[in-house]
Amino acid sequence: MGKGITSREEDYSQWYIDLVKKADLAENSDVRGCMVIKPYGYSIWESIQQGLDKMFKDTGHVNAYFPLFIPKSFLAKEASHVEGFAKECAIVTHYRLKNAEDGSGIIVDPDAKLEEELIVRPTSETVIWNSYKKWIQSYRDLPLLINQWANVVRWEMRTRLFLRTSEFLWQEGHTAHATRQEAEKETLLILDVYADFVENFMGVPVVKGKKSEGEKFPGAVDTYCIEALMQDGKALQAGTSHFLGQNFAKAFDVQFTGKDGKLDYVWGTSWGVSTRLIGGLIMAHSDDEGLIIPPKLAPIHVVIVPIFKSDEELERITEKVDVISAELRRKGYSVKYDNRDTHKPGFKFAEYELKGVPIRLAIGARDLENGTIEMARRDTKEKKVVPFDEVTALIPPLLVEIQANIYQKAFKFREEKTTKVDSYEDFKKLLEEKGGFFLAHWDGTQETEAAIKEETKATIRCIPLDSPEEDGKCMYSGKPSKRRVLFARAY
RNA sequence: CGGGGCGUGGCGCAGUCCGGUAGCGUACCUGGUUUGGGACCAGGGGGCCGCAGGUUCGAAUCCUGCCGCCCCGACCA
Repeated sequence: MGKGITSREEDYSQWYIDLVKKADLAENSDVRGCMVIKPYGYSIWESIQQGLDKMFKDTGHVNAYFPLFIPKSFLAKEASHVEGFAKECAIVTHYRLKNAEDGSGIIVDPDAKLEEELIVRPTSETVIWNSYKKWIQSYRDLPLLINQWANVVRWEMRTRLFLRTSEFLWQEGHTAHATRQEAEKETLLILDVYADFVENFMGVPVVKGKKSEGEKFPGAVDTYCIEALMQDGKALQAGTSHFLGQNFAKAFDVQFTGKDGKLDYVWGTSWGVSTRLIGGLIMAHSDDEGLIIPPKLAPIHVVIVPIFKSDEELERITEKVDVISAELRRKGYSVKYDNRDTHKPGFKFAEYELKGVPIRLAIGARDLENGTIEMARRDTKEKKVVPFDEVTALIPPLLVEIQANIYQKAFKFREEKTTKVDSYEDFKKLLEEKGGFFLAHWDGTQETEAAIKEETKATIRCIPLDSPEEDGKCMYSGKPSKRRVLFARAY
């Protein structure tokens, strides 16, 4: 086990916190509920942004930016929406500070009260639809396919680094369409983009599905999601895509004239993923030695550690290393040469394992003599000595293999942890003993869903899109059911 | 917001019951020896003990109030 890292077996959530802090991804800020994302962690977020941003652009979306502040009246326009967020909003009430008369410090100037309070956005549907009203007159203005990268604030009672913080970073897409079909298609298109990204970049397999009435986004007609399974058997919602129907168009009076000259409300979607993905990435792959980051998101692909006894030896090693790092960089890989003489090689090995660098090369005097270099992969811990001249050719396919292996491992784990159950007794028993995903029949009522949640803490993660029609009986009520839904305890 | 725990050099902790002016590990700095899986030796710097009152000759320690953090629950991406 890594030094100072709690093992997963001993305490999974402490293990997670240890990794985030020790691998230098993030730390708790002195600002309650907020985190500082450190350079190494932010670099992962930048890779996520780059990957997703390209996919959004490739599917016709463009980026824009809307205000952080939302007038209270905007939020109030869509009833279920306000209700959904009311309990966790930060509110700006004043716009000026002043020195206290008694010299006790700086106070809020009571004379500088805002006429209308501003809400720090918990999400931007309302400000954005307020703009869309001005932008949309005709079917020719549609569709409107806009995304924004932003921060949002939800006043959380209990926070966990990356998984739940009061302020977090995300992207939120907001689109407007002329027809219901088109908006529904967009909702599912984005769901596919998310699933593609999470599986192929993050190496985390997901279940695509639809949320139950009880779990959907306030203000949406339908909420779709991708659900991932963490190593402790709990589910993590990794992304959501909402079909908003005409709810926001009606709330903000966004109408357009169709080809037929008739006036109609616009159809909308919204969708988002957040820095929470980083939490999922950690919990899906990493081990007791530290992070395991898939190559496609790794801030550093290859780290090179020289093993030397003298300056002269280091110079000879550096000369050789410069050749391969230049070549790897030319091919587009991120390479770090750690030639510090203040730490021993063993220390560096442990450090880069902790940080999840996919490939480590080590080269010393022995290798110089033999024309070799040691190549180690983080995911399997496998080490082998290879000819120096071949190493740059070996790395690209190895990175591909590591990416694939990480996914395969997570996929296999999910398969093993996905259980079909037909009785409530089995469900409760296996939920405790085994954890993971459960496919079970449900009568479709909110009452049953709530009762199961109350009794077991497990929720319906989604109604999987690919689940086949199958006659069965609800495991709780015994009423007829047409298909199985996905249950799990969740983050 | 309810229940529990904790605030002491950067980090992790001991000392608090039983008051006497702060210690350990680690990290840090300097010098030397080391370097193929988290080096060693020697020397050195750093803390008004969460904050504010009170008791006392004297408070990290006792009393009162406040603040913050962590864990468990309810709510949530």
